[in-house]
Amino acid sequence: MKIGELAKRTDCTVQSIRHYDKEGLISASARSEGNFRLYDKSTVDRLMFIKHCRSLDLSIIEIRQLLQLSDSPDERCDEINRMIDSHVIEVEQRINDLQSLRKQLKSLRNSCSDKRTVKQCGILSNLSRHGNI
Amino acid sequence: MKIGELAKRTDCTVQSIRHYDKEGLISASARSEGNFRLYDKSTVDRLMFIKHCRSLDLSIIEIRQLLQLSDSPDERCDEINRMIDSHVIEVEQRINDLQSLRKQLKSLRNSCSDKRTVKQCGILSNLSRHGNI
DNA sequence: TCTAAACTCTATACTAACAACAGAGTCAAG
DNA sequence: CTTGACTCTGTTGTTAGTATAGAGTTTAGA
Ligand SMILES: [Zn+2]
Ligand SMILES: [Zn+2]
Ligand SMILES: [Zn+2]
Ligand SMILES: [Zn+2]
Repeated sequence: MKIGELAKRTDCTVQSIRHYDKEGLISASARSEGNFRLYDKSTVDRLMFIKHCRSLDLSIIEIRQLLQLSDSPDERCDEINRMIDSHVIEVEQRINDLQSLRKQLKSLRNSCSDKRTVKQCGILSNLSRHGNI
Repeated sequence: MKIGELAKRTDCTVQSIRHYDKEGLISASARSEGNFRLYDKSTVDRLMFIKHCRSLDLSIIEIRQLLQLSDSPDERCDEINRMIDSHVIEVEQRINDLQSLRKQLKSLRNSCSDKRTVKQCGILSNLSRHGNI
């Protein structure tokens, strides 16, 4: 299977597959005479796994770790569980930051109304609270 | 005032001031004989304005627009109000995305418990729902 | 006046995960 | 044997800086 068919089967772009290849998440089982990457069927699953991880915003580094960990099936899976835990914490931190941001922006927006001039704009005057721009 | 003092007064790094300079958000009123940037007091206010905008996660492009708009004090401020409105929508979209992400991650995490092996890991098996990695 | 420290300059590389090319080579069908 | 579809590597751009390198400038003390 060449890269284009792999892309079709997994609904990834050819570029991102090459990117994952370069990053070591997947690898071609061989190259054709003309140097085309050749993949076997198992790469479809591996790529779907990667896609699933990316949809959860796991970084390529984290995915690489997961793939490495899955190579030791008899080890404890603590590390995997801990990775997801800390990923959840990252996401929650981002949510908190954004919610506080949203609050500030809403209050900023409420400081202006329609039909004012730039000079009277409540938003601009709040943003430049001390001194003129 | 040289760049170092401006940095101290505004609590910005020298590098980011140079960056804003290059991006056209501020500009040195002159250069010294030895080619050092020289700023006047008004730049402190302008830089505080920029800092305030950045703390609200407004992009450099958006800040540039705001600064341009503030040069026409007698125009209507609709565009400013609209910019903040759409920025709020961006932020809300990001919050929604992250909350859905958080949900998925939590449920993924619940599919595994302590003291399992990698082979039994609920997280890994969910991530590779179809076929083995 | 000389020197050393502190400051500043430009230019480059790096961050994340790709996307979008350019320019060249490969392969399949007609 | 040519045309079009496909693929290759390598480079650049995205954001808002941070972190260097290597060179030049300024300032204070000896
Ligand atoms: Zn993470
Ligand atoms: Zn307004
Ligand atoms: Zn915005
Ligand atoms: Zn587990």
